[in-house]
Amino acid sequence: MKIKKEVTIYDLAKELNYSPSTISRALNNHKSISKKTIKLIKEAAAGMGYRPNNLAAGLRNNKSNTIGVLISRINRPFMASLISGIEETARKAGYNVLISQSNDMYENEVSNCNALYDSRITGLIVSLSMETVDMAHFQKFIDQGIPIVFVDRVPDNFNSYKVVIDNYTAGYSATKHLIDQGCTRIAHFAGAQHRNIYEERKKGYLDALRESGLPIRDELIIHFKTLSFEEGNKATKKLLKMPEPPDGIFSANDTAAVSAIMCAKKMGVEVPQELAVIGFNDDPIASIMQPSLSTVSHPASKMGAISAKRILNHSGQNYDADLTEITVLGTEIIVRDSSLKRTRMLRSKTS
Amino acid sequence: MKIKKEVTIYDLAKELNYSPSTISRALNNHKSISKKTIKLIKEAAAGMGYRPNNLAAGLRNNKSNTIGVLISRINRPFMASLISGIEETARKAGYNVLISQSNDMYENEVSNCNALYDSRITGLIVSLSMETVDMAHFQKFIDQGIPIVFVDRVPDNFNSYKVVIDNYTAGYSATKHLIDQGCTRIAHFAGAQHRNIYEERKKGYLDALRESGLPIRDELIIHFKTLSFEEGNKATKKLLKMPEPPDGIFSANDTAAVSAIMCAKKMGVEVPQELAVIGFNDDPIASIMQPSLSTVSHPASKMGAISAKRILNHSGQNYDADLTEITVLGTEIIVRDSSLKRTRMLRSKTS
DNA sequence: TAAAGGTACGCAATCGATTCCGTTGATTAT
DNA sequence: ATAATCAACGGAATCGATTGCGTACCTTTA
Repeated sequence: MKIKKEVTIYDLAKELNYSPSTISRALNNHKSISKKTIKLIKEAAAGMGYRPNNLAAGLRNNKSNTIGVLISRINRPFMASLISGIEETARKAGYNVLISQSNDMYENEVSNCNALYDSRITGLIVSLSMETVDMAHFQKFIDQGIPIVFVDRVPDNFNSYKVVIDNYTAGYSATKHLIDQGCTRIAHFAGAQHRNIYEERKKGYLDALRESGLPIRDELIIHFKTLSFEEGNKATKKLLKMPEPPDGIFSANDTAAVSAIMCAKKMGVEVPQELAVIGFNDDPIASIMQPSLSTVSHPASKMGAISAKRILNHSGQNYDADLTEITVLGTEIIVRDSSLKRTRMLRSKTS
Repeated sequence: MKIKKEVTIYDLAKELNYSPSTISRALNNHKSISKKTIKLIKEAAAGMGYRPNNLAAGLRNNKSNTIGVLISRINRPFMASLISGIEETARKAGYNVLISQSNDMYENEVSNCNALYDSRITGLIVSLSMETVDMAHFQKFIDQGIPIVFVDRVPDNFNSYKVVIDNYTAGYSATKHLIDQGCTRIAHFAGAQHRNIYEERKKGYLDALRESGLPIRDELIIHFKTLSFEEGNKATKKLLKMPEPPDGIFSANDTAAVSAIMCAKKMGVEVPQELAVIGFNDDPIASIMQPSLSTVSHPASKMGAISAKRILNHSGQNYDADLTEITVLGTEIIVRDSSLKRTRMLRSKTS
């Protein structure tokens, strides 16, 4: 297979009897080039199949019009939506998106971080791995003035842009909702407590209980490692076998909540009558399963878009100037069947 | 914020009294550099915080150790898994992954294609948009010897690497399964017929009917545009209101299948007793919903991994040499509750 | 011991786009 | 009429890594 010679600005220069400088300026709409010349050059460029070489431009400018994304896993509904939001916003501004997943391992996060750095990305968007505690691998970006936006799973000992939801309020509201439904023994599926999103959700849970005068029972608070389906299954089985089982569960994610509901069904415990459940994330599954899962909705795609705008804004594009350092987005309690004790008679199509 | 000067191979050269050539060769383990020197240089590089500049290397080599991915949408379970598989494989080989989504629009596909080309990617992995018919925008990659791997939604008028599943057999088997369950009036939710994956699935459906001596009824074959939830809802409603409604549905994706089940429930039609349903993709939702959805499983992540290996292999890495031009992967019929008429009494926990 | 071979490195061009300084000719101001 | 201004463009260095060719020195062989 023969490889066609690529067309460069030098080829254009020779063809049109201009200098490469003029070609470059024309293609970038530089003001010191006449409109006529610009039009001429652009048409010739298109005609000859010229395509800019981002590597060359990037080398010269020491940046690549590329946003790097560093997350735990792509194939999770929240993450996929987040990336989608990032990509859409970046693309509109002419930026590319480099992705990498850590699989929640610190070591991978570090090496991916380096790989993205080596590509001279314009900015970095990060959702921390479960394991990450030390933040040293991010320092080199700061040293180079490369903006970092932490999303969702953010550090609290590192100063940078952050885009988060109000996890405390969300946790509080979710728990309050269960209390309003008449639950008095509410369990909590808590995530890893060194990730502050889970810490905040738990705090909200605790405060809601306190405020309502309900006792806090340690045996009803289960600390998960990954909030997986399997973990949820185990935890639920254990809870429901207790002499005084819980009558409600607030899970820090939907996956574990779903497993709880399915486990309860298997054990003959009726949801929501005997056990009300509310999850977190509003995964697609939540609205489809039976009973449909009450949950807290995350504006994932929007968070991605905002994060991307942060990067673009930082590079002086002033894309959306009224963004603050830390962006806190609101959440929404989505009430579905899995938590509806009180109004059950009115809407339940289950059982 | 002051920006630290980056360390280059020239800085290392000056510091260690070697030439830049030697530094470069040492860092790349070139054989003409002594082990001692390599060790010395690498240690100094690490100590001084040297980080390679991919842009410079890429410019020189005219490629960027980056795999470009061009898909319709990221936040679909299949696509997310596909990307995940690509990323994992690419990362292991030291490659980065650039993503872009077309949102199923031809125009976006073309411009994203150009953007990826401009970044001098090593190879391109594509799942075509619903709209795409003309393939001219891919030609420039071929002209430059840049490999393209089409995945899942592939063209049939363009010669390149392809990674697909056996859609015909899958469609045949899915339909046959419904027939085996005693269905005689089987409807088909068909995807856009200019995308051959949907064409093949339909062919399989038709042949299964023919082979079993069942009549083909055009009114039971619904052609969808996007196989969305809404479309599925409408189609199901229409079907179930027919004087002789179908007793089975083979849907070309899970989303529409789910909508069919939910619509049937609402209309008081029992699944699977009165209407057996089988979908396609094995989305996470399939195993969770009630009744659980029978479906055809796609090895999405594996398809991504294979596609990535194609690219790596093409660049002379000989990563996995026994891959053929077109890779056809098998599928699996996952039988769950939504299609189980015959053995219902034995396993159903529903109703 | 002289020729041959090998080891370990250096020189300088190269990749393509950008940009700081000019320069030229034309127009305007005084 | 002459200086000053300006529009429109060109020259050449620059970004950092790679690599073909060349060279100095050392070892081996006949």
